[in-house]
Amino acid sequence: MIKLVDIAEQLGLSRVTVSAVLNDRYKSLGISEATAKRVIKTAADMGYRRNEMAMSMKTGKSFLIGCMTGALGLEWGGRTLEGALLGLRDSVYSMKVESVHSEAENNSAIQRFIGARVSSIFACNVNPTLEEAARIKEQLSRYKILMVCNNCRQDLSHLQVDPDNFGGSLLAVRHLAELGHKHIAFISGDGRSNASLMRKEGFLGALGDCGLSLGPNFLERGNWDYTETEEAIERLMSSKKAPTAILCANDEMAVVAIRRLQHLGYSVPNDVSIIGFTNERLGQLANPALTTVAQPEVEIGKVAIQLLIEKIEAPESEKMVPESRVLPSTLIVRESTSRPPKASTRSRKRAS
Amino acid sequence: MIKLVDIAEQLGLSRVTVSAVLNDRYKSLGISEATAKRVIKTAADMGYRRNEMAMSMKTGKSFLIGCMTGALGLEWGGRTLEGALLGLRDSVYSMKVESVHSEAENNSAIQRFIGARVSSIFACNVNPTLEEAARIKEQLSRYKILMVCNNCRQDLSHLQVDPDNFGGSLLAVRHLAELGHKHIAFISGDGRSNASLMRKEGFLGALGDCGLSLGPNFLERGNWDYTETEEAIERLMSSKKAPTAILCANDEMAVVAIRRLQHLGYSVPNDVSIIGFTNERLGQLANPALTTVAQPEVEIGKVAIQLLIEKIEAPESEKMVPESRVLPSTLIVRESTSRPPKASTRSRKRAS
DNA sequence: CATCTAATCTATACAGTAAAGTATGTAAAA
DNA sequence: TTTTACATACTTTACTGTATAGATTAGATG
Repeated sequence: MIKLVDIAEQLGLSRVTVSAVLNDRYKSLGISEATAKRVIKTAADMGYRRNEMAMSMKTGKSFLIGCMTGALGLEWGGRTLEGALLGLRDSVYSMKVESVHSEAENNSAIQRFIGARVSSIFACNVNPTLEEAARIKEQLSRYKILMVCNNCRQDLSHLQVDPDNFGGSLLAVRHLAELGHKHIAFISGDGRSNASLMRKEGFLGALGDCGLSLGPNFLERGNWDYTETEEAIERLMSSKKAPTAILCANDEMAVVAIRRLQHLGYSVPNDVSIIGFTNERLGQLANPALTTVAQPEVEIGKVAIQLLIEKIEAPESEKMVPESRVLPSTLIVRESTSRPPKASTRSRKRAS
Repeated sequence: MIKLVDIAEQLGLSRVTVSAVLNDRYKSLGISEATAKRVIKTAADMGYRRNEMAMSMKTGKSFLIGCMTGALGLEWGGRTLEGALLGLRDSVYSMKVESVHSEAENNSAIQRFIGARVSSIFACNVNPTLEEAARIKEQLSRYKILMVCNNCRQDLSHLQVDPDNFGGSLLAVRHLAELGHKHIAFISGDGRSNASLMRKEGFLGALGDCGLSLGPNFLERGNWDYTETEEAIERLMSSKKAPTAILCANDEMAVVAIRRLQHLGYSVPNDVSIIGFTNERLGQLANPALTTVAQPEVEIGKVAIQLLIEKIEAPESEKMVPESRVLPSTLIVRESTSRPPKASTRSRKRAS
C-alpha cells in the first residue's frame, strides 16, 4: 500500500510537502505550483489513497460512526439502515455496522465501537428497555460518545429521530371516521415496542378527537404474530358488537387480519375496513390492496445520521444537548377501506 | 478516552508493561503476577479499551472488511447483510458498510474502502457488468484487497458464494412435473441479473431433465416489474396453448401473477400453478400461499465473510486463489401448486 | 551585510506493539 | 575468587502513516 513517503522519495521531497499539497494547504505553506502539480500527478499515478487510520490517530478525530441495528431482515429495517448510509454520502464519515438481537449483543457491539473509537452511535431499530437504555447512555457519556435512536422511548435524554406514530394513527382513524366508521378496533404489536405503544396511544387519542368511543375489548394484542393476530380477529368478530374497521400496528398483521376475515366469510372492505402501518410490499400486493400509514424510514435513517454529524461538529457546549425530531407519517389509501356496511346487511357467512 | 500511558502512569509502569499484560503476553516477558493483577484491575476500573486504529497502524493489519451492498430495502437484501454481520461475530474483524446503486457509487465505495485500509471487500448483492467487475478486480488486486461476491457471474476469478439458482429451478420444475404438468412457462427478471439468468438456465435445463419441451413463447420477461409481469401473464394466457404452470424468477412477480390470473378469472392453483423464488413474507401471506424456492441468503452472507476471513488468514501463496461455493436451495410447497386441470374443464372465466 | 521571502525540511505527536536493552541478583563453571 | 550464564522484572527505542508548529536553506533585495 503506497504512502506519503513513497511519493516524497520518488520526487525527492519530504512527506510534509506532499501532505500539504494533497490536503490543499500548500499555498499557505508557500509551496510552488510546479511542485504541487508534480506531487498531485505522482500521487495519482502511484494510486495513493491516504490512510484514514493514520489521519485519525494524528488528528484525534475518528470520522467513524457505529451503527447497531435490529430488524435487518425486514423491509423497514433495511430501509432505515439504507437511509443512514445515504445520510453519510458525501461526508467524510463512514459507518461500522453490527447487527444486534439481544441486550448482550447490544453490549458487545458497544464495546467494539468504543474500541474502534467511533465518534457516535446510531441505535437503529434497537428497542432497549428503559433500564438498558439508561445504562447504555451512562456508559457512552463516560466516553463522550453521542448516540441517536429511532424507535425509542421519548423520555430519554439522547438524540432521537422518530416517525410520527401518534399522528399516523390519527390520520388512519380520521380517514375511517370520515368514511362513517364508528366502531374501530386496534390490534397492537409487541408490548415492549415503542412504535406499537405510540400507535396505540395515537389511536386512543384519535378516537377522542373524532368524537368516537372505544368499544368493549376493542384493544387487542397481536404481538406481531400471525397466530395471535388471527385469534385477536376471531375474538373481535365474535363479540356482540363487532368493529366495522380495524387498525393494525403493522402491515403484516393487517394482511393476516384480511386473510382471516375472508376465511371467516367477511368481505374486506365491505364488511370490515382494515388499515396497516409501514407500507410494505406485502400490503401493496394483498387482495384487497392494503390501506396503510407510511412512515419515512429512509428519511429517518438519513436525518439520524445528519443530526449526529451536526452534533459531532457542533461546539463542545452544544454537543451533548439532547434533541429530538419527529418526521410526519402519511396515509396511503388503497382498497382495504370503504364505508361501513349498513347494520342490516352485515352478516357472518361461512367460508366457501 | 483513556489510553495505555494513563494506566502506566497511575501505576508507575511503562506502557509496554501494561500492553504486555493486557495482551496476555506478560509471562514470556517475565512480568510478575502481582503487577499483572494490578494492571488488569486498574484497566478495568478506568474503563480502558484499546484503540484498534493504533493497533492496526502498528501491526499493519486492519481487521476491517468493507461491504458494499445493494437491495437493502428488500427482505433478501437485508438478510444477506444480516448473514454477513453474523459471520463476523466472535471474530476480531469488523465491517464498514456502504450502500450502492450504480457503477459510480461502487467506485466511490471502493475508494473509501481503500482509504480505510480494509483487508477485503464483500460485494453484497451488487450486480456489476462483466466489464465493471473486471475493472474492480484489477484495481483491487493492485492493492492486494480480496473480494467476495454473491449474485455474480460465475466466470470471474474472485471469491464467490452463491445460492444454487440452477438447482432451485430444477426443484421447482420437478415438483410441477411430478404433479403432472407438461406446459410450464417461465417469467424472468431483469436481463442483467445473474440470479434471474441462472434461474432461467436452470428452468430450461430442468425441462430437458424431466422430458418436457418448451412451449412457444413460454419464456416471458417480467423485469421484476408489476406492470410488465401482468402483461407477460396476459400474453401467456391468451395464447392458444396456455401454460398450466408458471415459474417466476421471484416471489414478487409470482404474487403479481397470482393476482392477475385471479383477476382474469383463473383459479390458482386449480387452473394454473405458480412458483416463486426467494421465500419472502409476501408469498407466505398471499392467497393462495405461494409455493417458492427458498434460498439461504443469511447463510450466503455468513459463508461469504467466513471465506473471506479464511483467505485473509491463509498463507500468502493461497491468498489470491479464487474459490467458489454454492449453497443449496430448497422448495417450500404451499398452496399455489396442484395438479393441472383436465384439458376439458379448463376455461377462461370473467372476473367477478 | 542584514533582512526578507519563497520553498522546503525537521522534529514531534498520536496509541499502540515488537525487539532489543538494562539493572539486579543468583548460581554454576573456570 | 572471578567469570560466565541466566532469570527476573522491567524499560528504552524504534516504528506504523499522517499532520502541524517551528526550523532551515537559498536566493533576492535594500
